[in-house]
Amino acid sequence: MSVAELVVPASVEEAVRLQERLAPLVERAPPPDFAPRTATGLDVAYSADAPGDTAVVAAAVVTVALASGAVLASATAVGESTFPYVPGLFAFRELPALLAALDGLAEPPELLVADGHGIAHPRRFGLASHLGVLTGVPSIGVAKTPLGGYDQPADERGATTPLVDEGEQVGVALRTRAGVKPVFVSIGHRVDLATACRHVLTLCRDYRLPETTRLADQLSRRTLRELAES
DNA sequence: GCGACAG
DNA sequence: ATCTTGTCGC
Repeated sequence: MSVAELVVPASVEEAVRLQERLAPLVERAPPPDFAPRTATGLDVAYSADAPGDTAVVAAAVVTVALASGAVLASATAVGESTFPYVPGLFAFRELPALLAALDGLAEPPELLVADGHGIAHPRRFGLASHLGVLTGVPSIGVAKTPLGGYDQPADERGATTPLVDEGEQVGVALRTRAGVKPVFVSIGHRVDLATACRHVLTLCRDYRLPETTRLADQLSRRTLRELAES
């Protein structure tokens, strides 16, 4: 049985129920003595027929040292994405390929940085949280677009503004580069928001997005391209 | 009731 | 997500 069959629901209704069932498992605080030395970014590239329902996808995961930014390891996985894209259920399109790619990592990840939301999600269970709960690895959600509205944070790097949903703060809009659109950070699993922001800022050296997601993005695209050429 | 809506 | 190179500007 493939990873996909274990993770992808048969319907939208089932997917929602699965999220509601798993959401309570999210831990919003780090484990004792949590001090990751590495961060692992994850991303998925879609073949040209995306964003329909089924598409060939290439997932990539890249681990970097938090102190130096050096690339320590990477892995990829090619697969199919069959679940339709529905805001709020986005994770089901990328989860199987991402989990397969994580399996190929020689060293176990210490902190996952997903390109999407964690608990900044209608059911508090976005891609980052889903990845964290399934793997048990602390995770952070870093999205390029919020699911709801937000107030613009101050222009300096490090400035934040709360992301609120149903009266609850679920994350922050974080300015990683002065004068550039912020990114949207939320707890995935086993981290707190302050720690998450700290690591995200560390990973954003010269660009708006974390180096981990930039590297994973490049690797996933290259993998898909080389697949087409062969 | 009418939009908004991660990638 | 994807279609897409060079180019204007700090």
